[in-house]
Amino acid sequence: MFRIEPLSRQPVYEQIVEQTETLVLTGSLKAGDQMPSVRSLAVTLSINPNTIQKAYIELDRRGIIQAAPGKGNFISPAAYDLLCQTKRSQLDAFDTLVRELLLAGIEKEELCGRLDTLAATSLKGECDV
Amino acid sequence: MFRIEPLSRQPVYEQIVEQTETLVLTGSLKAGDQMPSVRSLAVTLSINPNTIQKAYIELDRRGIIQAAPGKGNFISPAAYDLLCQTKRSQLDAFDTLVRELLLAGIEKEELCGRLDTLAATSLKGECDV
Amino acid sequence: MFRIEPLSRQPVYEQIVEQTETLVLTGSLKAGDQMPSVRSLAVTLSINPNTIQKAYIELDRRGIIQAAPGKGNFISPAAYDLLCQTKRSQLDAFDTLVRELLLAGIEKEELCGRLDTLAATSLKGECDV
Amino acid sequence: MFRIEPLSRQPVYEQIVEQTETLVLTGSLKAGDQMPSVRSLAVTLSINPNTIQKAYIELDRRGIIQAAPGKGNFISPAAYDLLCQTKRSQLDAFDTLVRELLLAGIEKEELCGRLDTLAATSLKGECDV
DNA sequence: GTGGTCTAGACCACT
DNA sequence: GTGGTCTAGACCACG
Repeated sequence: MFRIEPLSRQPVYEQIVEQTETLVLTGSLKAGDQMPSVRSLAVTLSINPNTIQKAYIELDRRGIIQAAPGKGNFISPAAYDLLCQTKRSQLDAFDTLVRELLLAGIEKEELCGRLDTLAATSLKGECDV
Repeated sequence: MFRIEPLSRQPVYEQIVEQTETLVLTGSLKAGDQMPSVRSLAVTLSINPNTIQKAYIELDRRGIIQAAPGKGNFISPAAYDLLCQTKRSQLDAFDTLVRELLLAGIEKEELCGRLDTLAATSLKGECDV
Repeated sequence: MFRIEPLSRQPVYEQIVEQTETLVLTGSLKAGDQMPSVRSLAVTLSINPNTIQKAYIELDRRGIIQAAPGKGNFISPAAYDLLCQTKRSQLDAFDTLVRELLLAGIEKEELCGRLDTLAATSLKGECDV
Repeated sequence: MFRIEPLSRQPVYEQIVEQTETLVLTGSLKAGDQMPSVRSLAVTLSINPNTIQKAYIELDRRGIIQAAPGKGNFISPAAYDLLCQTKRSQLDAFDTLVRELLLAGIEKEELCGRLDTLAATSLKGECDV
């Protein structure tokens, strides 16, 4: 379910947060789904429970999951919509990145080409429906 | 010349490095130009000289500037080309970002539109040549 | 009769205790009234019977209800008076809250206004008597 | 500066958060002021540094302080305004509490009286100016 | 067994 | 010396 790289510069707890968000965006995790318990996930990933806990607290803070003490952590009903909104605000990041790439002499056409490829790949499943 | 945010999460020395690189890419700094001295820049920005020094060392390590002991630090002849190559490796970041945005339900068309706008804006000067 | 939010930070059994007390204060539950049986309430609210039991034990401890083994749980004769006394001790909470609100720049007049409105609303039924 | 009660039901880190906010509201801490370092405060209060850290993270999340790694934690420029806004949303809590107190038979007049007293006390300094 | 909190002690990047 | 992160292990309230 998760793939952690302990040696990465990115904190482990952040990796868990991001991957959880991606799982929600891809539909692998849906509203109401129960997350693995803090302890079980700690064992599975060979990570300290506190690190998992920190990731879950952050996810809760963002409204992605809801903690029910004594029961577990569950994907929030609004999780998917929240992420869509949040990601929308990342269009700024897109602009900044593109501007830099263009300044570095990368052709607009190349970026468009990549965009087409990615769109085709990402939406394959969606189109079949 | 530089705009430093001391409270930012990004280390001050990294801000200097990045902004210098951007200045090179935009053409504000050209091969042979002299960088401000460590001490003068430290005074100007109200920053510890060690921090400036660390930034210059990093820029030197990357081949963006060259230190001429006793004279100063100068933009390397190959600076612009080096940066173009480096930025090329950021195409991975572009792919990742685009993939996330598409997952978040943002239309391919919108991204293409933005790309066009940015390209038109960024290349205005270039077209005159 | 009860509205339980399982995902709330407040323990379920505490929610039952508080809502029972409120029902007594509003007059919905009067001395001698029989409470729902542990098992029936557990089914109705889709909650573990142990949780209901814990709530009833707490209510009994506070003197709000009295258990009649084999018969059921009944609102104690002194329930209403007890609650009035208890709530009196919440005047401290009132003081603390008001102090904070004033510090936050909220006008005394606004608080007085709200107080008047609430008094008018809450006591409507009482005046008819 | 802080008064911690380790045996309280309220987590230690929350006590620190709340007391910091109060200090901002009362004007004891102003924008730009430096908070005690994580370690020094830990020693002063005989508390584990991680607990202080957790409190500071929460304060940072709320926008009350800003962390500058390697430098310290500083009161955010917007801290005071943020708290005023936040506290404003606590008017709901005021309404709820007052409603309960009225239900418990406490006279409106008594609450008004207390309100007057508190207002006189809190604003003493302000009036002198 | 679950999450929430705390302690003790460690390493790292940064100033 | 500062904050940021992580580990190891403990206790509590809750269901």
